[in-house]
Amino acid sequence: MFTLTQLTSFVAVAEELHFTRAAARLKMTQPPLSRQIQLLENELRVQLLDRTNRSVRLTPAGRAFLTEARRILRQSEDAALAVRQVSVGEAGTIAIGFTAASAHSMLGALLEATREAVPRAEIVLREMVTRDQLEALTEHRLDLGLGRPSMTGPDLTSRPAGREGLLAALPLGHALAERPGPLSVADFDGQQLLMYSPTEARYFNELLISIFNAARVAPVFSQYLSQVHSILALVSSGLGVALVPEATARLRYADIVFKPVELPTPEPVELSLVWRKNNDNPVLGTLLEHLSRTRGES
Amino acid sequence: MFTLTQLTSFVAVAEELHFTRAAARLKMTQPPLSRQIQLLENELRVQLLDRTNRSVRLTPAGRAFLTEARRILRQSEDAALAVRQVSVGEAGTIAIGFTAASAHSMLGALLEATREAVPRAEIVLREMVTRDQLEALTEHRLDLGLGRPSMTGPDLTSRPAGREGLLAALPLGHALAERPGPLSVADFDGQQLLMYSPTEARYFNELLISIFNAARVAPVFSQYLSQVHSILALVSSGLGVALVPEATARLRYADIVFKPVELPTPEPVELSLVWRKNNDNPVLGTLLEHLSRTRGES
DNA sequence: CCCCGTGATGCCCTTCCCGTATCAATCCAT
DNA sequence: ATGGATTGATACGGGAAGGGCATCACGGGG
Repeated sequence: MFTLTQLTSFVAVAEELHFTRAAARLKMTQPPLSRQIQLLENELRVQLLDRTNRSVRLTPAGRAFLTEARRILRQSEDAALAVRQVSVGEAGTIAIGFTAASAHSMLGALLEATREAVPRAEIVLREMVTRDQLEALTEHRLDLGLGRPSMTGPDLTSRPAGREGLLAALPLGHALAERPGPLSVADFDGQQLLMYSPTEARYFNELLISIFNAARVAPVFSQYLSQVHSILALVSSGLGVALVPEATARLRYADIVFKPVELPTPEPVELSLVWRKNNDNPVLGTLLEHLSRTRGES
Repeated sequence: MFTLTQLTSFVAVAEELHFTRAAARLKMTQPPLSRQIQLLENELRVQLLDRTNRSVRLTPAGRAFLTEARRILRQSEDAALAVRQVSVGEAGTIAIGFTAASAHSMLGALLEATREAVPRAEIVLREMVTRDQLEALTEHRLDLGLGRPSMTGPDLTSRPAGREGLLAALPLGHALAERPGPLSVADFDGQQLLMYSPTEARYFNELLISIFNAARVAPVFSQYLSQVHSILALVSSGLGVALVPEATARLRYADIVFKPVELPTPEPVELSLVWRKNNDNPVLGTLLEHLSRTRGES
């Protein structure tokens, strides 16, 4: 295979049509330049230049190869520049995981921030529950996770990404739905409550349990579910009441009434960003820096 | 700038994710391969591979660069193949000059033959009078000319490309136009004849003069013109009669009647192909070979 | 705890490549 | 016509680059 040096040599000679001048342009002397061209021609087994002692002219093959040579050289330079951009986080790819619930609250803002911080980055989104996000993070399949706070492994770092409130989701016609004014935790005593799975949706499970324990209130946990969607579907069918993150109320389910609930903590649901301590994706670095900067301002 | 060797080294390592195996694939030992990667990384000032003693992994920058590296290598191979095709005349560009008149007779067949002989060649067509074609040929601006036979310089070769007849072009209502049957050369005696320029259209000028001299006939040369188009335009305006190549009769001018003329030589108008003896365009070589082969068959 | 696997490093030698000097061919001018 | 100038090719010497061998450093597994 020919070398890039041979290509630059050839392009210089083809443009100058003069070995000595081309050599000067390449900051070398004429003899090695002649040899570079010879090597290239031998390598290709094609004569690229017709040269006599008085004139240098491109052959048709040389003319064709000149175009190719220029393209290869340009692409090489572009590749060098592009890879440097990627390495400093000005371009590249970032894989972001998110939970279904977070999609309704924080994800939009996060994507906007990403596009602001790294306009030329390609964003790959993957929906997965928080637990899977952590696994994907350690296995380098994800650069950033947006999910519920949880045990972060030793290699992972996290930071809060925002909080939101809980709303009661009540079937149309339910006694609590008819009553005016906000609900209290005590109102859930004895109610059929659609509960989050202690494994798949551990964060919400523990959150609700702690709320009810603190208020010494005991709903009936009729079903354990992992997805907010499923819970709302059952509420809509009248199978019970539920507590869901505020943002999901935007979903406008049929036959569901959302009502505020008075809680000891007004916005008890947390979202957090998780990433590897040992971050090897510069795009992530740029994004995190941007986030802390803009957060600092507001 | 990095070298192509470094790119192939990097691609091999990136695909194997294992230096020793990659080295084996490249038919070299592991140490120099390690150094090639180091050189590439230093050159780019970017870390492409995360390597510990137990694992090799691409960094995001490395992933981005892998794509670029593969493309550059593929293009280099393609360029080598393409230039070889051009050099043996299987592809490339051929510049063909033609006279306006020849466009109506032989040019179509010539183009068809070119496409048959070298399907992948790009054909550049330039209309110019024969004299300009010869100049363009010696200056390498043209590979092949299709025009009237003429003095070919010492560097040029030519061969006949076909012959055709002459037709009388007569204004509608002209005495000769009304008369039934073919004309004879003698009929032109004393006629206002639109004549070809002795410089710009020397071939036709000399052809007609020799025909009239041989028949001892003397028309009146009212105008000297270089283009058949111009002559026909004047005939159409009733300014005289003319003798034009058969093929141009296809042009269907308004108010012109074409009639055959009895000549000593039935098809006195010759066309010829001209090219440089010292032909440096392989496409032309392939085309000429194809022409003599098919001509040989027919 | 030792051994195996793997990438990095040190060292040597070959090869490649540049620069200087020179040659060969051609054009131009006297 | 002949000599000088121009220009690409060639010869040769020295230094740098690059590959192979031996070895080191480090981490994982039996």
